[in-house]
Amino acid sequence: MGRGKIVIRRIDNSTSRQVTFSKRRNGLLKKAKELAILCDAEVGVVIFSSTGKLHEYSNTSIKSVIDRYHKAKEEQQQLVTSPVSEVMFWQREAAMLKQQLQILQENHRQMMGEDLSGLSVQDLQVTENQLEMSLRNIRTKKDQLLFEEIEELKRKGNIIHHENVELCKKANQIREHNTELYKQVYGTREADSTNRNVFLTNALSIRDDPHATIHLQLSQPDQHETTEASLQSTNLG
Amino acid sequence: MGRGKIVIRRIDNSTSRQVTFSKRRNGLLKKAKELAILCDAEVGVVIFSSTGKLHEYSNTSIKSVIDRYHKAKEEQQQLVTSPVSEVMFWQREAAMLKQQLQILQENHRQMMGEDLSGLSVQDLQVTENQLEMSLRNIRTKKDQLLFEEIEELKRKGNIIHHENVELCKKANQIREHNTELYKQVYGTREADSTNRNVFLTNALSIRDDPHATIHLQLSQPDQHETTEASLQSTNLG
DNA sequence: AACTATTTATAAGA
DNA sequence: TTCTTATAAATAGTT
Repeated sequence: MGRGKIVIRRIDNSTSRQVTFSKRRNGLLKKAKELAILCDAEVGVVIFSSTGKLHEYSNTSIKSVIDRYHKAKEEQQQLVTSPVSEVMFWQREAAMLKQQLQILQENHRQMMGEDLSGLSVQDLQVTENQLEMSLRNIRTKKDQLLFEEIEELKRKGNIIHHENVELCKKANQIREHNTELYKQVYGTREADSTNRNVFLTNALSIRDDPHATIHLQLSQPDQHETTEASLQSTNLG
Repeated sequence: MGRGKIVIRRIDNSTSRQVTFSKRRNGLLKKAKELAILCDAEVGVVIFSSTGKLHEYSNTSIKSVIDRYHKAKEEQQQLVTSPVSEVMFWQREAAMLKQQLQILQENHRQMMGEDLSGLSVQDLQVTENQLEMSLRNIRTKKDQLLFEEIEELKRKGNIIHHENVELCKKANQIREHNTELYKQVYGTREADSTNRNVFLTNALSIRDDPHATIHLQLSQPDQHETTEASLQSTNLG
């Protein structure tokens, strides 16, 4: 795969050997990655260049690969029992958890609508029913949360409104008091003065309902577009 | 580098995943060999297939590579991290897996519409969208399966129909032949006999289309009853 | 580091 | 699994 065919033999020229090493090392690591992803495998690659430099790749970790390697080798060599050491216990624990994880991951993928191959119509129906129930639960919960938010806002609004009413009363009392003081100081002869403070003449008031016009519409009826249209009525003739 | 371009993503179909694994594993090991020879490097490759089977390559030996790897790593970091005993390793491994499992279980419960406490409206919306997409996928797949079943039945039906037509022709030929024989034996004087075998007088026939009246309705439009009615329009006043 | 003519790997199909 | 073949990808030699 190049300008010319080569034989697989040590490259004598040091420079081209290093260049080729760099290119092919990248190629090898890329291939290793792809294999791990495509085929869901655990892969570890360790390379020491001729100059002694270390290069490595693993989709998990080299340590994990090495440990698993040793374990696999042990099993290959001796099927004989070892006493139940603490190591064994944790190994089993990890193996069990890994298995649970895989099952759950598979289930999760199917719930997400991926990897549906190998499922029967009945399986699919079960999953579909689960998803529909989940959707109903989700929507109910969402509506409930929104409703609670609204209730909270209404409550806060009422408190503020009440506070405003109280403030308004107090302010009016002060205004009336001021009017009394004003009269005591100036009498009634300047009652039509344009210079008078508006707060002394205009009683404060607030709207009776601060949010009477707020309307909310929740849970818009969505269209639930599905594949219902397809295959609606299939004539076998 | 094949009949078509592919994206590097886990292959869902188990069979093709295994086939691809086999091919690409061979490719990777070949490349590793070539790199080692061409560039005078020490290479080790360890692969665990998704079924847990071990595959390995090294131009020296995996043990040598691992030893050299450990040595190089020690040099890289002079025992900075903890002296990981084997027990510790598996404890950590188990803890990590347990954590992953919990996260996935939590996610799964939420996907199933359980344990929705602690989720914001936005979280719920995201989950709702995921579920809707999953439902579409599921329904599409189901319809596809049903459609395939129908196609299969139609094909079988056509074959049987065709066989019937052929049988009918043969039977009629035999009937005509028998009529001839009958004439030769009895002449035409008993042509109106009520005793004659019906098979000699009535030609066999079959309906032209054996299943013209079969109709199927797939993917019933469901109601998607939710809580849409509730909270439809909430007046805060 | 790019380029590109070739070789090689491999996806899809039997 | 193995074979075939069209096509994608890697890379040897060159600039």
